Amino acid sequence: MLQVCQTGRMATRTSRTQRRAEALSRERIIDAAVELLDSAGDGGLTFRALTERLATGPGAIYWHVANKGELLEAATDGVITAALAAKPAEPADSPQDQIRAIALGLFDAIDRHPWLAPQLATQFSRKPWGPVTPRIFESIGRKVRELGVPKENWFTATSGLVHYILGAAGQNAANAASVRRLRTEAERAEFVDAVSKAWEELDPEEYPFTRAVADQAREHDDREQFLAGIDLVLAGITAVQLR
Amino acid sequence: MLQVCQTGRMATRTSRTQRRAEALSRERIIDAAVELLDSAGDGGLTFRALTERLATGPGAIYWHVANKGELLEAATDGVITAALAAKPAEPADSPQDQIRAIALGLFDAIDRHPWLAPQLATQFSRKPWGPVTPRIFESIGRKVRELGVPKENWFTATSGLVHYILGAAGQNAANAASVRRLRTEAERAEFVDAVSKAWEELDPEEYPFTRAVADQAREHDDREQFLAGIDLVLAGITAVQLR
DNA sequence: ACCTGAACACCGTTCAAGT
DNA sequence: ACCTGAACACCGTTCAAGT
Repeated sequence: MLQVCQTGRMATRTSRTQRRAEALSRERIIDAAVELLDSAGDGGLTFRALTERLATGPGAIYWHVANKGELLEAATDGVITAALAAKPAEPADSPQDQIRAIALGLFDAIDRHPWLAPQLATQFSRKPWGPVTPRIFESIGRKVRELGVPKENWFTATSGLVHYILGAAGQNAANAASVRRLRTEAERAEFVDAVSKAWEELDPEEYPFTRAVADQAREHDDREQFLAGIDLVLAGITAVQLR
Repeated sequence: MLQVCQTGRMATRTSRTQRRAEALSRERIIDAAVELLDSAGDGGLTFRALTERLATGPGAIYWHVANKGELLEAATDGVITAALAAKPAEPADSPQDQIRAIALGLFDAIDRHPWLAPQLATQFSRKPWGPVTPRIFESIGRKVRELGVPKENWFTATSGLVHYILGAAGQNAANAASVRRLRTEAERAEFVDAVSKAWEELDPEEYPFTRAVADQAREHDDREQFLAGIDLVLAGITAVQLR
């Protein structure tokens, strides 16, 4: 904690006046916010921590950014935009494969930035007119159109995919990130078992299904499982189309 | 704001000592928390507001509840449990219809308590070993089993449904709740158009698909659209099964 | 135009003290 | 065992003042 703050301060302090005249900008602030969120988690983004890292006062930040909500929004938007801009594997791929590629890109982004999961949920439900929702919707929707889905099903098919992707990526990736953070092999194995163990210890009368499925939850590979879900929704889109 | 606090205080103040000796309990605290969240939104749950409404000090609350996180968890769990306990329409219904009924129950719960949406996302991604995740998973999973899905697909099928339900319900219901809160017919119509209008005003070069779909987003009925998505995932489950 | 930093109102949580 | 309420550390935000 202390270490992080000190390094940040030293890194931006080398020469005082000159470097700062051009240093502080909306972009620099957003970058620092993302770094803070990545290293210290959801509660790590603080105006105190931000001012320390950028070697300014809160007033300076408020000159470039309206408030904390806008900052969080901009951080989310930046990371998602970068994730969506990553090149698709092959332009000649089938639309299905391109959808899988976009989905995996979002999966990995949430994996690297676990704070994205609740943030995306908030923005999707509270601010669908913000920049993030249309960006994701558009990139998936284009591929849905290429799939040959009839126009009246575009909206349903696209939001089905988007909801699944964000929901599943959020759940799986946050788990994976927690696992990765653990040091020893033993710690890691312990955590991987934790969820399915907790599920196996549920009341057999109340939770027969969840218990029966607990071993599947343990053995599955996160990415593989995620893609299986994508294929499920894709199959549904095709099936509904044929009716 | 002032109004809310004062009413709350007066309501719990009628007779002072006697009523309180048995009044304060974990359950009463959780109920008060839900009321606060419902009436004042996500930021409305405060230990200050809670103490005022319950006519106690913060220490008394901390005797029954570990911290704010636990309180939020308990509030979420209570509301979700109630939503899942609602009777299914007809026991003779097909598994598909029963899944639709459960899904609509969750949809309506999120509709009545919009703060559930980000809260569920957080609990699904951060605390899948908590009580809420297995509860939802179990009730959907049982019906998936009744659908005749082979065991190796149980996990994929169930999490596909659950992710879609929570994602779509969160988005649609929060919007609907905002709409309902508006007073005049004009205000309401304005809000309903707001999202699709914002989407129609997007850059035609960057957002051709989203723009093309904006009118569908405006005209759709929320519940109908939600059920169409459920059917999409159900169709996928059936289709994958047949392969 | 851009930045400083003290100050404000408010938050979750603790804890010695009471009953 | 259960409750009180003052106190603590910390938060987002403002604003008069500087350059």
